[in-house]
Amino acid sequence: MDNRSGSRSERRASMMRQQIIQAAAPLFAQKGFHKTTTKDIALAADVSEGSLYNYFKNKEDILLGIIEDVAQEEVEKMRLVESLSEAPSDYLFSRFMHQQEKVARLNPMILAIISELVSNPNVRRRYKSLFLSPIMELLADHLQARIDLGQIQNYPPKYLSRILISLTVGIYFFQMLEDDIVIKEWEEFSRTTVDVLFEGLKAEP
Amino acid sequence: MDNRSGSRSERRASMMRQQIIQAAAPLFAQKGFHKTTTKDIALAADVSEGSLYNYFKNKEDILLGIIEDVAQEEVEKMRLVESLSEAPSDYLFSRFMHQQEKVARLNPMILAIISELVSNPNVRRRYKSLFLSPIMELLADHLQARIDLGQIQNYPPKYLSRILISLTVGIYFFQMLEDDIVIKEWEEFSRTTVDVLFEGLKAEP
Amino acid sequence: MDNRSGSRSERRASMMRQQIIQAAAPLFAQKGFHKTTTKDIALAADVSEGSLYNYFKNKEDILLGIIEDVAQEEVEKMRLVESLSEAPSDYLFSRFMHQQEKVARLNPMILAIISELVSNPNVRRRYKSLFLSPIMELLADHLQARIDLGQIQNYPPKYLSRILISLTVGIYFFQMLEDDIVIKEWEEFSRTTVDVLFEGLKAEP
Amino acid sequence: MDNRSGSRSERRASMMRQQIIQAAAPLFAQKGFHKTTTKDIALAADVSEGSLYNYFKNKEDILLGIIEDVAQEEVEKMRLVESLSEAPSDYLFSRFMHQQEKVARLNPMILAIISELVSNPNVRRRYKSLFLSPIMELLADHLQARIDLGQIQNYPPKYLSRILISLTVGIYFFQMLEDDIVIKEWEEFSRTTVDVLFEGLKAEP
DNA sequence: AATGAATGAGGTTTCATTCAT
DNA sequence: TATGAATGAAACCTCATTCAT
Repeated sequence: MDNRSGSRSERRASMMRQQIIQAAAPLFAQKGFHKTTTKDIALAADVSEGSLYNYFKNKEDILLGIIEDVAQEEVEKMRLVESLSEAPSDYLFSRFMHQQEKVARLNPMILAIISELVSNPNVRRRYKSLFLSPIMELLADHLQARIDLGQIQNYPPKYLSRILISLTVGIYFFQMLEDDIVIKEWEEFSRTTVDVLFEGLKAEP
Repeated sequence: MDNRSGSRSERRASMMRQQIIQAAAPLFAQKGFHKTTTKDIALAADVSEGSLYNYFKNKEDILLGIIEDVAQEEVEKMRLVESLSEAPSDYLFSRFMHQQEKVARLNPMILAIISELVSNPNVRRRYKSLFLSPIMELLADHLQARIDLGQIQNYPPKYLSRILISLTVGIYFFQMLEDDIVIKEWEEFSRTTVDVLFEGLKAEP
Repeated sequence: MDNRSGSRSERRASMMRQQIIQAAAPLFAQKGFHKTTTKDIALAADVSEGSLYNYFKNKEDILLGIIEDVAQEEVEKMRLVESLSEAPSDYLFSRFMHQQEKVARLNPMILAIISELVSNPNVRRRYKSLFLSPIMELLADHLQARIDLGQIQNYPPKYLSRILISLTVGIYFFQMLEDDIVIKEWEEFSRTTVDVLFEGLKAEP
Repeated sequence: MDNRSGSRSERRASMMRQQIIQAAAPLFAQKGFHKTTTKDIALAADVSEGSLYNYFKNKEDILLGIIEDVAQEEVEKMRLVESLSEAPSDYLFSRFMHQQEKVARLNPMILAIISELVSNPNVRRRYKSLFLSPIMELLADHLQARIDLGQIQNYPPKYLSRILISLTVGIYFFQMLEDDIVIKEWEEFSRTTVDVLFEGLKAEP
């Protein structure tokens, strides 16, 4: 991960891990974890199949490595969004939505991870601890701050954050299914979502 | 599917398909499609491995068969919810949420399907045409009716239905991850979600 | 085989055997014995797979049945050729060649049989006793008669018959390989063969 | 094939292919292609079943590899026979016959190939292009030379070569059928064949 | 006598992982 | 440390044959 610290050999090893991860991620994203062979990965990473096992315990371990990477990256991005803390809340939600849409579009790896969550407890554990929990915590903190500022109503942040994550997962879901509405009419869909979130569905009296 | 019509042998065949599907579904749900072997399925269905292939073209075809079944079942349930058309809208959304939660709890098969969506175009096609599209259509029709009655605001139903589906997928997602909040505090989470949907997040002026 | 004798049920059985054989032969000819499934045969014969086993011990037995049939038929034809015993010898050889070419063209079953000879001793035995030996005997007798008449030279008929059979097998061989020369220039090829047989290759002094 | 050139690993790979081919050929020859299992081959070649697939795409590819090998070998031998170009023609035909008889006796693989020709177009193509066509070309060239020298009559070589090939195929055929005459009285049979070829059957006037 | 569903042995092939070089 | 050939377990699937109806 961090390839600036440690001895030279440690740095080298870290770079190799990166090289493998960078090669494996798009493969997993395209073909799924199970349909990607170690040979595919070795070829794409330009190393031998045997070498994979010098840097990762096994194929699953590569996926876990990817999760770590993606998690770090995404949590970082989330932190940046959060830093816009003076902006009005609706602008912020809009930012959040667009951020997630971009992720779904550019980082299909996340889908491959989600797809493995179902049947793989290790992946589940790792995903929760490195990815979901940190992000939900950031979200909840942020929402609490907004509540404290009186910008949004006083709902328990732990529920609100889960609602937001659900909307995010929904974006991934529709992207994966190549849903024309969510993809081609993204701007309107996104705006509607933010509006509903802020104004509610209830008809004005 | 329909095992009351057709000749005796057709009925028998239909029952065998059911028997196999009933056996395969929980396996796929627990272990995922790829980690479930045809041997597992045959054992669970109490037939020989060879017999599987008298009723299904191949392993994937069993999954497609399951999708058909689950889809029919769920679309049916959705129709029932919809029939409560005189109830106030918020009650209805509440019903919808609870319905979905029950599904997520009792029908983990859906997750296994979703997990295969990522890497399997056939599954994707079948899921969209038999499951997602019909349900979204029902939802959209229903929402339009509510809009016409002046019960909810005039947002495009095609976007609203996708927001609701996202919330549903979110439920599956958190169920799968064994998220303590969504599972153990389901009542409160559900109520909050419906409230947010109806009233919006925006602080009262 | 003989469906005019025996009790009614025996006649029926004999007809069923014929029906199956008639259906199986072209399949074996096209796809080969191993790539033809009993299901294929049952379908083509318009009987159930199970019924095949009421008339034949197993799949191999169907092939053996076909051999019997084809053998009978071909030996019969050979007898007819032989009956033209007053004709000049070269005309007769020409007839023989054309007869064999027609067989090769219309009865590709023989190739399927030959192809199984290699690996199947039962087929080999049956083919020899019902097909090859009778035909070689007829040939040899005939050749002996010609020799006695002073029409052809006094070579041992047992060798001559084998030379003729070799030429026949060659025809099958080139037909199977879709050899343009033997197929499209059949007339010339055939004439040349007969000429060589009669006149010899040796340059005139 | 050529295991003296290329890098060390290429040489190694080439030797392994040879090892597998050497093991598979007699099996195919004895039991036929279809009744020989990959397990049989692996056992005989003293490698694991999996390893077969490091050197051959699939089982058929092993057969194709064998064809290549046998073809090369036989074409080479044919070239040697041809080089005896000063010998009298009848001696040469005699050599040709004996050469083919030896092949039939020692290289039963050819029969297994022929047996697959019937039902397998790939085998057919490969056999024609690598085996039959080159040999027939050599034969035809040689015969033309003899004609030019005035040693044999002026028949079209393309027909003569096919007659000779037919006689060859006949030898394989009778060897396979364990024909007592051709096998035990080979010398006489062979001499008779050459005599008939040269002198013709026609009774001297 | 006819059926065709059920069987299960066995076939080919794939692939994650190991290990000698 | 890097390699990639070798492995072998195990997966999916086919199909000749049987047998209850």
